[in-house]
Amino acid sequence: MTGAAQQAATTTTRGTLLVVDGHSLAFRAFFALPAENFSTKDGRATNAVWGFATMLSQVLDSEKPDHLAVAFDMKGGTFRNQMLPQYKGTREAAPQELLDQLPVIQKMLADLGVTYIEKQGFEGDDIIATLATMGEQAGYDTLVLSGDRDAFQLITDRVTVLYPGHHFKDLKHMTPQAVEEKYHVSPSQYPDLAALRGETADNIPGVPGVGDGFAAKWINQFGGLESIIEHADEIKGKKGEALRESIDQVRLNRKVNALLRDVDLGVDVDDLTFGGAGIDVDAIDKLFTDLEFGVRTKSKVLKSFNGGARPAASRAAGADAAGKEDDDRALTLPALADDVHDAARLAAWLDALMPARSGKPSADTATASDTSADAEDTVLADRVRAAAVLDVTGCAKPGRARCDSIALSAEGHAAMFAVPTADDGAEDSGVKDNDAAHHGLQTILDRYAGRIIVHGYKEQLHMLAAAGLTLPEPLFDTKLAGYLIDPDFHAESVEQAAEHFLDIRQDDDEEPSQGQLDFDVDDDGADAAASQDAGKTDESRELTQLAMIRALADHLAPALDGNHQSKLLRSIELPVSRVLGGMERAGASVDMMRLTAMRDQFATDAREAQETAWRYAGSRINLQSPKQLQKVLFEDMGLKPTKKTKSGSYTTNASALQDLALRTVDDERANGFLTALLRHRETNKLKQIVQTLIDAVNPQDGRIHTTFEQTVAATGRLSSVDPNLQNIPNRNAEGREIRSAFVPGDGYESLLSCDYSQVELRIMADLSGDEALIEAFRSGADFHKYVASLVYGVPVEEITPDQRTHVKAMSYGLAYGLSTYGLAQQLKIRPGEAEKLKSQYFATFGKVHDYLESLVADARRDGYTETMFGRRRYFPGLKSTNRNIRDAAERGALNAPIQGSAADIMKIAMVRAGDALAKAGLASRIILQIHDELVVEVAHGEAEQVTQLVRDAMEHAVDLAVPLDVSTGLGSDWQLAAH
DNA sequence: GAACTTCCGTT
DNA sequence: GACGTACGGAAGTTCA
Repeated sequence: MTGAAQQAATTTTRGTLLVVDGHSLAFRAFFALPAENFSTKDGRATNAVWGFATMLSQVLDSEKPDHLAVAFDMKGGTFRNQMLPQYKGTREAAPQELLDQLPVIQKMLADLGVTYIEKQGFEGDDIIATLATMGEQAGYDTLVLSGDRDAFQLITDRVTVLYPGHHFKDLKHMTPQAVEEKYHVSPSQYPDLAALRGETADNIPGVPGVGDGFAAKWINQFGGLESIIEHADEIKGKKGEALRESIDQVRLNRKVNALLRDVDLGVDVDDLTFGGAGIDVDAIDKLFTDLEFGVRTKSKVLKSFNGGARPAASRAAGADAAGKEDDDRALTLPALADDVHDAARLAAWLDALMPARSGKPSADTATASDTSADAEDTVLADRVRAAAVLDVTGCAKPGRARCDSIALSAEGHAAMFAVPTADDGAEDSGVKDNDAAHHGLQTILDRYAGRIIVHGYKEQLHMLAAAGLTLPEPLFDTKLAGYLIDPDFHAESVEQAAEHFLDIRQDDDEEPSQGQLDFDVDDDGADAAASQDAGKTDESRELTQLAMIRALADHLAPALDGNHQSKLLRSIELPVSRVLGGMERAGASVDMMRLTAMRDQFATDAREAQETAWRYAGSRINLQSPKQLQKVLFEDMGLKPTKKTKSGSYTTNASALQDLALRTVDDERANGFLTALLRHRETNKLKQIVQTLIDAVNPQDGRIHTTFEQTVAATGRLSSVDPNLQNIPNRNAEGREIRSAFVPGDGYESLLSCDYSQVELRIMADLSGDEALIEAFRSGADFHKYVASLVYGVPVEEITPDQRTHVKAMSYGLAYGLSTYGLAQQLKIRPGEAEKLKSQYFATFGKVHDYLESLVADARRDGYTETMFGRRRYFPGLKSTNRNIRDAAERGALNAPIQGSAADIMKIAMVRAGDALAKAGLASRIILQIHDELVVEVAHGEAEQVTQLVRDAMEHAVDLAVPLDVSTGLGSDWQLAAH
């Protein structure tokens, strides 16, 4: 939540000015961080400096100001002390340890190119007030970072105070509304309120017994401090008496807390830039080294202060077309109708709002079967506008799904009802009513499916299924659509999606999910505003949810149309959601006995390896602690200056350990330790994998129900979580054994595994149009041997195993942007040889080379890559001046369209296979997808037919210049089904 | 306790 | 000076 963004909506601005109360921040840092943990070896405390730097970094990151100034108090009194001798008595008593750090903070700011200001005779607060006033007048949105509430008097529509809460992180954006809400007075009246109440932090007494509440009441009653004093006699009771006795004090308070706004600072707001070229990197380097700050601190701080270069986030690509004013509209909540709490009325209600369309009657369950693709392409936005929003709440976890409530909105009206907790026991008295309601709801879902918008079809499907309902394919899914528009953005909630795509933000107080209410650290007591969220009803939350989905749909549908991605949504993503839902609900059956036996075996192996390692090491170190390993290996054993490193320390990863082992063949102890360590790593990992599987088994049905994430992988692939069933070991025999625990469940006889051979290479052959590569695939020969014979110019029969391996690695490396260095490393050959292999390869397949280059070139031109089916991925990194970032982006741009096209094809195949199995009335079902492999649980007697259908579905998912080759295997467990 | 790091499993 | 994509997840360590 950036206050800047909030304000940018209404008025034009010259930018954002951040004014920081230096003392306030330093104080906070000092007292928040224990000095013991933050001091140099020679005993200087650095906690305030460190905290100041990181806290300010955080604010820069979240608020992204483009101008910055820090104000400090100066030693020696101000006019305030003369008026009020005890003024800020508590602050003057700042510990020396903190005072010593202030000059260091100032030096740091100077090195970071930040203007800091202090002026004899004035407080930081006056400087801040002056700067804020100047900023506002110069047309800046101004943010004041201060823990001093006196700053609240500065707040206007264009001046926001960032006020730290309990944790510094949750800064409150104090706007006029926020002040009003919390104190019930306007910002300009706040000093009156503070004068009455006093300020214990500053050692300023107020009217005894009077807090914010009474102060506000009086101010609102009489208009302001002066008229309160005028009418002091009218105030009855103890408080009135106290007031009358404190009038002098209060007057004085008011004089003292008024901030000066016209101090002559001798600066121009426009000059208050920071960071960038103004950073003296060497000086910072020196300073941070002296303070013994880590590299992480340094890079974080430098990055934040480097500001400026912030790529305008790849906001919805269709935004240009949509027009800006549309984006900043406020959320309009639908009105909740309260007389549609049964299915019949709901049907009538919907019918009134959304009359059945002429021409196309109810049978409009429009899915992929809609062949008028082009027509649909341009028209989706219109259809979305006329559709209803459905939102089901509950739990969507497959295997544990639950349905709590169902809400619908259409044409600005909403209806919502709670689903009675399903008595999963047998019958009960209400069955008949439930049946009727159930039937009515299903009828509505069936009838309106093609005109319904949801956020997360698959999740909605699971929840409705728990209530015995089936949701046919909806018209639109804002979660999937958002993913297609910006696949690199991960929204975890509708709120986040709305914030990202629409610049719509809910009230600041209603932070999405994170239930933690943040209480301010007010010295003086309880405020009434504590239970804001508690007051929110489920209904109002749900109305907001519906409105956000509505707004998202209205924004995303035209954006998809504009990108020509509507078909991708309607004929790939939405249908595959349904298939995935089925897979998740089905789950994978496992042999528990087998799993536990394996777990125990791996545990024994790991323990043995651990004992051995401990014996060699001479101490019982934690073998899973990289830190302890580093110590043992590189210090105690004094051995081996390891070559690999990442972020400072020496790596202890497997390949490094293997290297070390090779180089220590003469050193019995080191070698023995390394070997045992590697063995422990291996077996312990396997144990852990098996244990995770055991823990994931649903006791209800003895099956593992993973969740396939459809909107996570930026390339278009699926991912699998909770547990991840896409990374079950397969590379070596020992690990692969785990697959034998995946078995057909009751009523099924075998597992079928079907996988695409070299899909990515085939896609490259098709997209590049390289005749040689196309021919290699069409020939049907051993592909890698064939290619090797072309590359090396020798007959196929003379190709050595080494040659085949090398060419194979080269082929696969292509799509990853593999460097010759990497290739050499992988094949353990000299870089020169790798270089030669690469040039020979490209000489043989020239068009492949051209194609790969064109991918990057196009991405650089367009800003994004596209798969065969129009799935996009944006690569802002291609324009980075940072080599590493740019190189990584180039590899991504190379890989994304290829990996993504493969993902598209597999998704199409899954829909085809799922439909084919259903259409044939078979009980067999797809249960897993591992990127290029499908696992099918085959029912009795269906093996042959299922194999046929799935193979066909996969082979003919798309028509390429080369055949799609699918290999299949059948077996009584997953391992045996491998081929 | 959250957030980050390191390591490692898959395609 | 780094050097193959895309992920999920466990365990240790550090932060606040």
